Amino acid sequence: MARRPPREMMKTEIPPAQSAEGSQSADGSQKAEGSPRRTGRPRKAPQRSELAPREQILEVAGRLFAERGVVDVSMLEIAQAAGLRQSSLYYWFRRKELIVAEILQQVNRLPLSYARRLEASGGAADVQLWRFVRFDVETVCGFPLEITEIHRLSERDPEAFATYWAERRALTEAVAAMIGRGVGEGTFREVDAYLCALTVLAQDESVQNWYRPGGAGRIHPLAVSDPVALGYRPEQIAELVADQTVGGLLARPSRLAALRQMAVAADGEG
Amino acid sequence: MARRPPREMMKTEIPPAQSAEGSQSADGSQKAEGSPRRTGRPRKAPQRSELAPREQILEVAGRLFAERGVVDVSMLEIAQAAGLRQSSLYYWFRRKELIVAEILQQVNRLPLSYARRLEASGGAADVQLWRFVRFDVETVCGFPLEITEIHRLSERDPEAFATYWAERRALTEAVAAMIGRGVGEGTFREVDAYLCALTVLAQDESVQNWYRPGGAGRIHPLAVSDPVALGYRPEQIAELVADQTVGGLLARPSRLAALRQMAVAADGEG
DNA sequence: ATTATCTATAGATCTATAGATAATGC
DNA sequence: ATTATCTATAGATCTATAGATAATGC
Repeated sequence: MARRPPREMMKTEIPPAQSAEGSQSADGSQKAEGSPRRTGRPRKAPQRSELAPREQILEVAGRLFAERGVVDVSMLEIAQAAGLRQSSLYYWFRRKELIVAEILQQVNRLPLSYARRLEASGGAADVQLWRFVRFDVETVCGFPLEITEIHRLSERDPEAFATYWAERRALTEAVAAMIGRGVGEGTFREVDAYLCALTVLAQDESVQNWYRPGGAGRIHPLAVSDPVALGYRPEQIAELVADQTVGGLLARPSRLAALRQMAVAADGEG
Repeated sequence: MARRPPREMMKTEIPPAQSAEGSQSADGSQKAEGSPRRTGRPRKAPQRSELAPREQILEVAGRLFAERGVVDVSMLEIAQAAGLRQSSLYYWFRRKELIVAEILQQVNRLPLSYARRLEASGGAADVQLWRFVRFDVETVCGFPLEITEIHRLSERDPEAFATYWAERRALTEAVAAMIGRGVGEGTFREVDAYLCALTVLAQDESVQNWYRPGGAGRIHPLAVSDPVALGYRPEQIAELVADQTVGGLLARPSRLAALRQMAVAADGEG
């Protein structure tokens, strides 16, 4: 399935804003605006959703991607699920990658802003890392896209995913800083902070390979057939991974229990 | 890209043996047999490889898959790279999944047989796990297919990958047994052995997400742009992950240094 | 006039088969 | 006769554009 260059270089028509930012209200809320007056030719299929078309497309695309993976979902299917004809979808998104890239925004931004908040709030590096890993695993578990598939996709369309990689690098550096601080404080073993940050983030994502909360959609055959994995809630998995990750870094592992308590206690405040 | 059922149910023609086992000599070597007498209509493209057609296809397919991912490589490209016309490829493999499944055999078998050898040779569970993780990471790093892509692929064609999943389950259970033993011996924390085995294997595989030895082909943008990650050799990465994994499980982390020494010493014997 | 849809369609692939053919093996 | 190729081709998609059209907004 090699890419094929577009037949014509560019449409003259002006596309709608390709970013969701513009359509969100100032407080970042999801645009409640009752029944939005709709201009334009009416759809053939009855409008079921209250969402604006753009948001609706992102929502159904996310659901389809979660169920079957990005490469397996065609623009036709997304259009149909959104109640549009195939070509109408191109009015909103010229390529599938642009849909993916937009959904993808959250997956780095949430953990990154959490990491920044942790940094600002102070406290021991090991406690911070434990909290971060737990948060990151929960975020990834609840995310509709499989991160490793994105990584593969993004190689074919670096431009569409440039923002993703920039944010991803910022996240890696934030985690590396946290680990470096722990090494400085003497709670962590002497490790290469940046390299270690790569492994930490990769491990958080790798949870997607064997655990999907809810049980709907695509599930790893091992997890499916095994009640053990399915019996856990995302929070438990997240804490397990946090224990494992931070535990592997501690200079004195006996600290794990105390550190865990401090992390849980800190939840109440921040 | 939804699957499409074959137009006709079955060809009457008898396909060649669909397993590579038969074509290997008893000692498992790669079939040296000088210049194999070839029957059949000659190829248009000159024969470059000395390998039997089947092995040649597997070899070039592996290389292409490693460079661009399985979904992005078409049967046409594999055929061309092997010096065949597209349709001739179907004489050897009726579907791409069957090529993938065959390449895939090694990835579980090597670590599984290593785990069995460790088990037979005896020794402390924590030392065994450290050696296992190192071996597994090295295997995965050198492997042409990205495991997570396989997991996604296998959901669409469970039949073709049934063997893979059976072996994968056996591997998980072997690792779980090792971890369970460590818990019993008191060297590991009280963890759920099976769940922990899932995370251990997932983490080994997740190394593929940020590290590819050799630098050729597809590389994670973070690793590419960062000399830190590229400066390491696979063995170093493997030991780093082993430290991290086993370190996270130890009841007394101070044991890590001693355990590491024992593991390295054991290499000389086994 | 603007906006958001629709219908129609040209390419571009890719898959998987049928059937012919050119070697070797016996 | 058997084997391993070849040529040719029918479907099956999927992408991305052009151009028409049916609403609202002013």
